[in-house]
Amino acid sequence: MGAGLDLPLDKVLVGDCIETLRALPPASVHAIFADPPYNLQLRGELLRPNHSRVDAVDDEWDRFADFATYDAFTREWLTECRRVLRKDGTLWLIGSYHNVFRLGVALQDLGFWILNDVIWRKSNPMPNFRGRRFTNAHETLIWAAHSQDAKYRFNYAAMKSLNDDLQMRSDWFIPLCTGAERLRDEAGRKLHPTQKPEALLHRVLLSCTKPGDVVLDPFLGSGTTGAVARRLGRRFIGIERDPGYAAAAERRILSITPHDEAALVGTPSKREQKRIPFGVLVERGLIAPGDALTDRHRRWTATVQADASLACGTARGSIHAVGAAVQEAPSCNGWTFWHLVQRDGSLRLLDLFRQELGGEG
Amino acid sequence: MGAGLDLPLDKVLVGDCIETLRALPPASVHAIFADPPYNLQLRGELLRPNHSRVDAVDDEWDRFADFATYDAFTREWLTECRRVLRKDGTLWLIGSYHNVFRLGVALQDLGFWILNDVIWRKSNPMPNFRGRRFTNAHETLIWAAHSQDAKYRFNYAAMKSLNDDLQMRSDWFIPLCTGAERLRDEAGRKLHPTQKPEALLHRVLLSCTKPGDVVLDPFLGSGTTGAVARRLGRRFIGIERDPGYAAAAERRILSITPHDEAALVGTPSKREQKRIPFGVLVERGLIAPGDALTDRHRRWTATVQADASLACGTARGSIHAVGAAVQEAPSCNGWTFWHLVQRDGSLRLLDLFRQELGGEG
DNA sequence: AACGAAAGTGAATCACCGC
DNA sequence: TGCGGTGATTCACTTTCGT
Repeated sequence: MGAGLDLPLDKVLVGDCIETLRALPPASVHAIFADPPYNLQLRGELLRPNHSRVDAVDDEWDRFADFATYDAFTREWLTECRRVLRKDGTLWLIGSYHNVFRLGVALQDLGFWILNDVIWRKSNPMPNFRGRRFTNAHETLIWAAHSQDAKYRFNYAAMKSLNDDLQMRSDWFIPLCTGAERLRDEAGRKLHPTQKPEALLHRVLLSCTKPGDVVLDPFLGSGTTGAVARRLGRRFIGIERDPGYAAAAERRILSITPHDEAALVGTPSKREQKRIPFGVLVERGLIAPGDALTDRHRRWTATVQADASLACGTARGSIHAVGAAVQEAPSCNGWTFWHLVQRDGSLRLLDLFRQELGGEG
Repeated sequence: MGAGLDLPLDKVLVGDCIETLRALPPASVHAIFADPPYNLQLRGELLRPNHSRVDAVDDEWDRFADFATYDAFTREWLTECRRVLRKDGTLWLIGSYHNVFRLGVALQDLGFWILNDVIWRKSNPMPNFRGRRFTNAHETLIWAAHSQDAKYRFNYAAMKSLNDDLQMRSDWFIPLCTGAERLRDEAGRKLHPTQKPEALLHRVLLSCTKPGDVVLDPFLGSGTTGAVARRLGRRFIGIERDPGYAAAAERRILSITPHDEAALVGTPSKREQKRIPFGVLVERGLIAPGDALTDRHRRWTATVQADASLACGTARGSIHAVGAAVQEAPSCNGWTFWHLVQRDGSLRLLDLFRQELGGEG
């Protein structure tokens, strides 16, 4: 589909997040990253859904009003995010213990399906000065799909590759945004109080989008999401209420040089690779009818037929079906089970023949 | 005050958690640790790559009709906990992304004051077998005071001493409960599906109680809370609905020999060794996608991808895998094989970048 | 007895395409 | 839409088995 025809791509939209979201077309973005305000002191700016002002009576009522107002605000912008998100898209939230529980419940109540919570472990957190609590050394991200049965993209191989060929875990160790990466004004003061590190967004966007996808950030702030999206060859839409932040973010993002396209290909997952039927190996003569296949331990031997089926004892069928039959297993990946017995008696995994052909395009 | 005069101390009370809590006097316990059902909402069975079945938590006690039912249950037992908790006491909850957001919101709505969320990082979590999500490698604890202005106990010095004289952080690295610590029946099957490690409770109880304090666990299960409380010289009250679990927990707790009061030494939790994946260098910008790597003799050149994999001819994979492939060697240490080709054409060994980052550990 | 290989296991919301 | 076939997918640690 012609995603993006009506979308204000690669721009920072200055305005109220909910109103601006309402102007975007439905099911139009592949991923959303949201770092909403969580300082409940901002409640003065928040209104009830009916736009009445919150009127504090006593402590008990005040506390309830605070959370209720925050919850109403959260559900309003999350509802719009869900409308704008494609059915196969995913959404990320980040928060601390002050607000992240409210965010998670709102997500679940609105029909999002949580896929993971992810812990950003800070290598250099601020110490606890008064010694009255544990050092608050992490923030929590929530990753969610549009709904329970929605398909979604998870670049498993890319994440595994980022982590030295081990599955990426749900706890990420990443430093705070400091030093040259931190935006500052002329006086050297930090421009934005909660600028997120680019390394965090690098991992987020690499995990769930592909080049060309559209990434939305409804609370753009200093623009980290846009900067990393641009560097990784993704399109973005940023929404920011504060004109000063919006201008700084736009300057920052435009100064980014995207990576070479060739460097963005990364590790294709096996699911995405072109499917090569076993028959092609026989047609091309890499495997000949009559050749013997065996498993790693040479426990079973099968003979290749001219139609690329296998024969092993009385079992007949595909490399997968016969592999499953001899092992008495419910299923089997024949590609990684069977080996060709070569002329010199050594074994070569079928999957290696397939990889050779895959290189042809 | 004469805490404990009316309390059923150092016993396991068999019964419904809410009813049993209602029979306890108000403001009578110093700390509560609660490990409620997680409401996992599992569908169908999950097979490992070797076709064996994952032994999931599908017990009746973990099934709820919907979130509203779970929320109502949660608020009911938390309300009783708050009544039973002393004004200067604190409460710990543990959960996963399935339920922990509901727990946190219930806490806040009932007037508890969250002090920290704490991440239990598992050293040996179960992998994600289908490659569809991040490895779920942690659980979340919430630590809360009775109310916003309540005094509470935090044994700052003890926690600091447990952590090599650095402030204890909010992320804890502790192994699963396995091996000899795991309770088993005669057939060798685990007695309880979710037995928590004693190291976790050791840290929890040491952080917020003193010897002689009363610790309550409304979902005692296998009895870890009672066992650690007894070993640390704390009194306890356990509530457990299942008579089988309750009996096993009581046996377990009675078999514990309390520590000498003098010998309340630190947790022997294994220290985490530093392991820096190559991907971290890419995320942090020390190596950029598109950069060229070469070996010492400049025989082979590879290009870095955004996911930190290498591309060299048709070979793709980790720095180790591609290093091995080009040399046609069975293995290769990519850190000491590949060099970055720097702007001026000179080479810099990857391992030197890693050593720079290593200091952060 | 010692050593190495193989099997077992842990709170899990764990495919997808084509007909 | 439902069904069937293809084929993708695991880390750290403990225990047991075999030589």
